Amino acid sequence: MLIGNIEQFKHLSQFTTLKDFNNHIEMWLAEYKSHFTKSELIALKRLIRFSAKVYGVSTASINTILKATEKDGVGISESTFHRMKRKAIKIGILTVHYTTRKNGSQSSNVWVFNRFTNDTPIDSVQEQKSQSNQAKNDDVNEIANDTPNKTGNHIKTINLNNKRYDGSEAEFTSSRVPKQFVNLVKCFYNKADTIEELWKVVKCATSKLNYTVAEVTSIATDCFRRLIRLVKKGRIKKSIYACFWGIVNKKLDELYFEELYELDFAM
DNA sequence: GTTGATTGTCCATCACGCAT
DNA sequence: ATGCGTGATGGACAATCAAC
Repeated sequence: MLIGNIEQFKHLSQFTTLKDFNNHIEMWLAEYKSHFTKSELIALKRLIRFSAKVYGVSTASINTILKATEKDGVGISESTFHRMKRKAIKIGILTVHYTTRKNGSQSSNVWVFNRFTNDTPIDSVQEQKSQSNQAKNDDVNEIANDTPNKTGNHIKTINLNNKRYDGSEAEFTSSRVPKQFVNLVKCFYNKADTIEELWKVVKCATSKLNYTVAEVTSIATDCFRRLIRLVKKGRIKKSIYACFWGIVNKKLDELYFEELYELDFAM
């Protein structure tokens, strides 16, 4: 299969229709347009146009995209494209799957647009630094292997910590997380890793305390409701996890003082 | 005119194939 | 053996532009 054959990467698409893709792009831009400069937006929009055939996926090389912007009469430099790419990855709009040929040399990227979510973990999406490091990465997700392209090369993609696109919907949440907590959280955050991360906060905060699983679950759900109230008020500026950590610890303090008070009262 | 943000150019690097 | 091509990465630095 040709490396440029976009059909090969159809399974990476997270959108059902072009309209669906456009809607999510609109939402991303409405939220994060201000993070990009004028030229960066040109680069992003050109890449979006290249991602229409397979909704939200493109295999266009950077050079192709740059040439296309030139044809549009608004040429931008490669550096600007890279700056846009870094920002888009950091925000979570975009995931880049790097491809290599069978011989190990680098080939063009596969650009995958993500669905819009409110819990975009700005700091959690890390960009891969170098191709040489990728080769050492154990998390190699081979696709279309043994499918030579026109030059006789094989291609494989290397998954760069891609937690956004790995099918991690709520139903894939670890069984260690109580169903009651999953059912509540998934109404707001439908990603398994988000749910597990929130549960990890609770487990960490209560690890040295003698609470039963039922009690911890009750604390977790209560704290999560507080978290959502803050989210809706727009009071969370940075990370929901940091905020959740604060809420859980505050709740544990309250419980501790309640117990102390009850003990005092009983004496 | 100064300042800060934005943009573009240039360079080094990777890991291989291929031509000389 | 050497140099070039491919398609990517990132950083330094200079030029340009807009706001004050």
